[in-house]
Amino acid sequence: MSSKLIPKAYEPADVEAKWYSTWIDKNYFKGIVDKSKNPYSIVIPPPNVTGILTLGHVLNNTLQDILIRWRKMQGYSVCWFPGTDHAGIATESRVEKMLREKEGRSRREIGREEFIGKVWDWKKQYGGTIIEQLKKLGCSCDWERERFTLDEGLNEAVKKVFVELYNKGYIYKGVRMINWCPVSRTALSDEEVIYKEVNGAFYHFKYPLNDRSGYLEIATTRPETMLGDTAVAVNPNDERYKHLIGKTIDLPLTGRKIPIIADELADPNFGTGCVKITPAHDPNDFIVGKKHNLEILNVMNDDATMNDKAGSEFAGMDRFDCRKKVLEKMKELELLVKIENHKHNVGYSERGDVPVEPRVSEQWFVNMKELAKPAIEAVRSKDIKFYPDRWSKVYFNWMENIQDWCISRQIWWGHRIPAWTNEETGELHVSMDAPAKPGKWKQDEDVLDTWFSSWLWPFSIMGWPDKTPEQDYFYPTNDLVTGPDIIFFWVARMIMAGYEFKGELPFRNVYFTSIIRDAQGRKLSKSLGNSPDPLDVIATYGADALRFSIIYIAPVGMDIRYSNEKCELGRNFANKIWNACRFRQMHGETTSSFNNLENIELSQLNGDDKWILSRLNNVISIVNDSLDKFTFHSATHELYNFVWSDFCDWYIESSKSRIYSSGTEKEVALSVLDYVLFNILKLLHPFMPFITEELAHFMGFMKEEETIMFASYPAVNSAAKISEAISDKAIIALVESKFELIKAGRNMRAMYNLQPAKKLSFNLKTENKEVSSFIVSQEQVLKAMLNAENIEIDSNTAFEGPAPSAILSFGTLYLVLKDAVDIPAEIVKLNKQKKELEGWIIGSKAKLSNSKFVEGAPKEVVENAREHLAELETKLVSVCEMLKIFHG
RNA sequence: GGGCGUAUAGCUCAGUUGGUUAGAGCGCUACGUUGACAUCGUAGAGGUCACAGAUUCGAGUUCUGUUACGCCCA
Repeated sequence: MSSKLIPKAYEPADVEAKWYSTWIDKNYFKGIVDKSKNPYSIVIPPPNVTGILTLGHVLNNTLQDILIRWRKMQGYSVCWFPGTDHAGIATESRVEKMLREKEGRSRREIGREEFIGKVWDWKKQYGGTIIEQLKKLGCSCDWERERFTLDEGLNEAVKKVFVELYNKGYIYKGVRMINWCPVSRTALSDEEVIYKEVNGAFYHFKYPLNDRSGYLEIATTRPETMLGDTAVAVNPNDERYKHLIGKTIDLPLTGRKIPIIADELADPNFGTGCVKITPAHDPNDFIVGKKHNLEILNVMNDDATMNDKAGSEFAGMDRFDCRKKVLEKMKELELLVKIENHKHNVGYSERGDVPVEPRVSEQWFVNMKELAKPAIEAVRSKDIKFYPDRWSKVYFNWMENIQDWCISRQIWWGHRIPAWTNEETGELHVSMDAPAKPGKWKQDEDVLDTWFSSWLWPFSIMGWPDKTPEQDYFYPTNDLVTGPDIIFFWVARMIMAGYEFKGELPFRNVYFTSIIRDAQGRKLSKSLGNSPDPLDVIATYGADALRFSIIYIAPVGMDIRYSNEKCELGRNFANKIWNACRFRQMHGETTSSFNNLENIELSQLNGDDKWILSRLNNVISIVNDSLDKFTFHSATHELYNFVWSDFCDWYIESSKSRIYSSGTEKEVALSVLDYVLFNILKLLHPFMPFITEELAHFMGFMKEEETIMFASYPAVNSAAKISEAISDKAIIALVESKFELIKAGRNMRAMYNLQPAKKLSFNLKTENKEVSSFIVSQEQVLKAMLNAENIEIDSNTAFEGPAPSAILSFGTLYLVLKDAVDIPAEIVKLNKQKKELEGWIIGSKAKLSNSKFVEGAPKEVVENAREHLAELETKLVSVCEMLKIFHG
């Protein structure tokens, strides 16, 4: 143990930096294939390489770190596999933006090869940011295994998977209607479209019939698409329009004639019952168009400006400018009937934050139906468990209606599709390698969706498709911790990939974290400026404080309302532990008992010792159990209460009289203190890694060359001596009686507004002999904790004359205050108590005289009720006696 | 439109298979710097558990309905 005095308050900054570099230097985070131990592994949800640390990452990665550190201390050989995601569209647009700003050039101007070189340069410079930030948080990832989803090895995995799925017929190339982002100018998957409710409008137009017999009225939310209309549909059973089917419309502004067709899509009860059909710009219309062999007339360019087919008047206009112009023109022609306000959902592009444009285009797709089958079964049979379980419903809902996955992207930053076309023959070559056959082969220009590499993460990160010892040992991984927002993007697809390519599940448990919001419940966003920078928080409160606080306030499966001030809870808690150790250090060298109380005889332990050991055992049990069930917040609450209340408020305070004395008594108290403190540090280590390591060394629980990371995690009933000590229920109950008495005494002091410094005298009346002799033995403690000069115990005679009193479960405590007693106030208080007691007694008796209760309820419950009634009656007797005294 | 979730103290939330008088943190009130800690201590006030029914000896907890709010999917 260090001889220098521990500082008065905990200062996290230096401590954190010191220990993290020590852990790295000593390679403590290394995941080792050790067949003599059970493996435990987690793969990190790879953060975007463009990203910086958010509170969401803090929560997510703290939870993983807790699991990793806990399992390591439990004796597993653990490995936390880290890495980042190449985030195709996001990274590409960021680098392109930079290029535009710095050099005034677009990626197309500099060409594919040079552009990709620039993205790699950018990645080298900035890509490590989030990794460094995770280190500040204390994450114990095996950094030597850090991978990137564009690493060569992962590229092999991606290609192999693509080729396999192609050969199986699951991957195909086809012309489909897809979601198009006009900003990034690429296709998106259905999952990348974010629906937002917008206040739009329903525009009612008149479409003239070709035979001049009148008009059809149609309604649309997107007037500009009328330039691509190729039909108008009515319901075949709609009597109003039946006679018009087969006639034609003169489509305004275009000079085109389009047919009136019959299709069920037209709902006679919605709008006017007539629907314009634009097969190139609406998914439903596309289906109708195919069915009726309509022309697919694409009137837009890939950046969502209008093209020549929209007509010379509109060509080159942005789609929304075009909308205004179409409205103007229709109004001029007196074909605009009305504009209704209309709330509806519009799909936005995640990255571009503009409405996606449905677009017919040739893309690569994966048919997911077969892949989904084992993945559904795995969750249904609980081979894979979701926490909270309700997410499995969301999962089933999506998986059972799974759609083909559009995997090609018209960008450059990503895994290029391993497909080549012979430009002369049109032959398609899909393979790991370029075709060896001579000919004019051209590789597909597109790259794959980033998630097409992420879904392989749990095994690609371990070296697949090569065989590696890591895979044999650490795959499948144990737990996955991630946000519910990527359940479809990532979790579901990883499960499918695991079964398809490894023939086995990728992980056994999935814990879905809460979503973090600000104190007002708003989502954290850059534009609102309400996302705190975790590094600022760490600088202010410390990493341990942030970690502990965020877990403490995170409710299970609900949103978290976060504000920086909430980190005070963790900081104060860290300081409390710090000062508990500081107190201990002030009273002498650490004893040899901190590991197992080996030098203490069972008979030397007093009631307080047995009580705290029993509380400790209880908290050990709950914490392990909570971590097993992923109820992290429950573990933190239990630890907080145990340390603050049980240990500091009661055990330490109660032990002070022994600690201030000398000899064996002091030695025993300090031994138990050391033992409990070390257990506290070990229990807390996964949650607060830095301060626990620091204090374990400071206190001498750890030698200089050791680490608390490798200490064994406390387990229930670890030693016979302890279990024997805590089985002494009688003495533990007496200790609790002592605490009850102290609380009652303090309460009376406060009620009578007596200065804390004023010495008081108390008188306890009890007929319980065990309690009275125990209380006698505790005189020193009671005097200290009540600041009393005298405590009399009198089992026979009531206290003479009126006095303030408190009714206890085992007797009555009087405050000896000559002449100072407020008689009317005491009478009011006692009458109130009497009334309450009588009420409870009536209820209690009614319950016990109900034969259905006595016969139906469990024995224990009935027995408790009886004991409870007896206690109430004892108390009532005491209250009545007191009243008698007061009334003289 | 379909699905999921939430409603408990002023605020944020616990409350395990139904079983004593429903808990914590923050905030609030009063008192207090006694030699671990003011990032602290002691004590206190504060709740018809959203509403209406049902089941039960017994409901914050189970069921049905209603209202409000949130999220996901179409």
